[in-house]
Amino acid sequence: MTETRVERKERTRRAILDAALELCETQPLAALSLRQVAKEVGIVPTAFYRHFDSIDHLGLELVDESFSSLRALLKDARTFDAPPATDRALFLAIVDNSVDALVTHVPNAERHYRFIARERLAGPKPVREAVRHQLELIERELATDIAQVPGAGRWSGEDLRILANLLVNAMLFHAEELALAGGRPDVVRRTQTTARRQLRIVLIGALSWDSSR
Amino acid sequence: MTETRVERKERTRRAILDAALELCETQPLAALSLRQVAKEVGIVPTAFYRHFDSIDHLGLELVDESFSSLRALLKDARTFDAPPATDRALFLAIVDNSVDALVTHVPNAERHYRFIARERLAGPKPVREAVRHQLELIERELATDIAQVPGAGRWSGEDLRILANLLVNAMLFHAEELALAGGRPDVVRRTQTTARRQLRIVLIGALSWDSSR
DNA sequence: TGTACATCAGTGAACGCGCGTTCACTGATGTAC
DNA sequence: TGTACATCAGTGAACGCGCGTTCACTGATGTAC
Repeated sequence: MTETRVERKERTRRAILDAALELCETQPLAALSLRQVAKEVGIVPTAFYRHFDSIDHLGLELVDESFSSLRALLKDARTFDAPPATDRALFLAIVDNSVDALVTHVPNAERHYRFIARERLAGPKPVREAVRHQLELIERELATDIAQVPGAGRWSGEDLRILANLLVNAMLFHAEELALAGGRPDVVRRTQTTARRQLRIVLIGALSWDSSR
Repeated sequence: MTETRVERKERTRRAILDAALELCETQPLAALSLRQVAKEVGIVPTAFYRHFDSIDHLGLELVDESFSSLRALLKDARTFDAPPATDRALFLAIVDNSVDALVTHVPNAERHYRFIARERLAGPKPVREAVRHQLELIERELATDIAQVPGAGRWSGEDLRILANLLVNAMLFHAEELALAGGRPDVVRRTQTTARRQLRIVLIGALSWDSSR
């Protein structure tokens, strides 16, 4: 016995998730059929039910999976080797760190980022809602993170939320752009430049911003 | 004769476009069937072919239609009654004008904005490409527009493109947010606030930015 | 104005196909003794 | 270690249904004379 029954089941489950992710590259989840997925995996359609109740449930699993990729990216973006001393240097380091994390992580899970970007608006209702919920959590986390940064005291709670929203949107947009590029080096470089400059512009703007007007 | 044959045909065509737009509120275009649309309109499925070759062609028509809404919004956003004299006042006026245009236009064509946001990533390939193409055109237009503003000389062509990209993305995101809100006054007010502050932050950041570093 | 003919938006039957889901099944893996 | 039984991932037939597309059609509107 080289593989237990549990291991074999897990392997099929994995294959179903991968097949769905792959098929979603050319069509939204809502247009995906259980039979297409089963065919791609190489199992009979009815075997699908041994693993998921429906395509929607499979979709929710893919949301979790995709967000664990995104969270790994964001965790990396806020981890510093040696935090710079001055405020300005710190902000530039935050930008560089974020963009580096973007460029390193996205190619390892391109399909996850494309999945999030696509299903956020096009997914079946439960999937759409799961994605929006996860994005809200991430924005809130980022807002509390920014609040720790020196000089952040000038921003009100609402402004922190607004800034976090702008940053998460921009990051997600660039992740999607990178994922769409599929590793083409010119696009990667251009996206890197665009992302870095946009983040700098936003942070410079935020630095000169004062919530008390 | 109260209605000519041409008029009646045009009315059916309109009804098909409206039905498709309506059905797309709950599912992406790629999951839409010709029979669903025909049923909604109240014609027999085969009559659909008198107006469009396929759902994809219908989709391309909806792209055109949706972008004429977006262009009307943007045209309004850059039209001033009395352009302010000082640079700073001009920038604030640009922000207010843009956000006002957003809040006035979006409710009149909510489904168009939702359509663009959704099909940009989830649409059938030709539809997706048409949306991306239109967005690129709009970014380029905005970039040349910004170049006219006093003090814009400091920005390189690439930086103008990058700034325009950031602004168009943010506008589209907020339009989508407004459209999703479906007119709920608290969400409209919150989106208005968020949009205004984000635009200000970006423009303040851009003002302190210098392409020559 | 009246007639004879042309146009063409919409009809309705028919087709083969892929869909989700049901059900009773098989046979390899796992467990109890 | 060997045997008897339980589990359960995957099978395969069958179902009714909605799909896109074909085709020959109808009958009101439009046009030529």
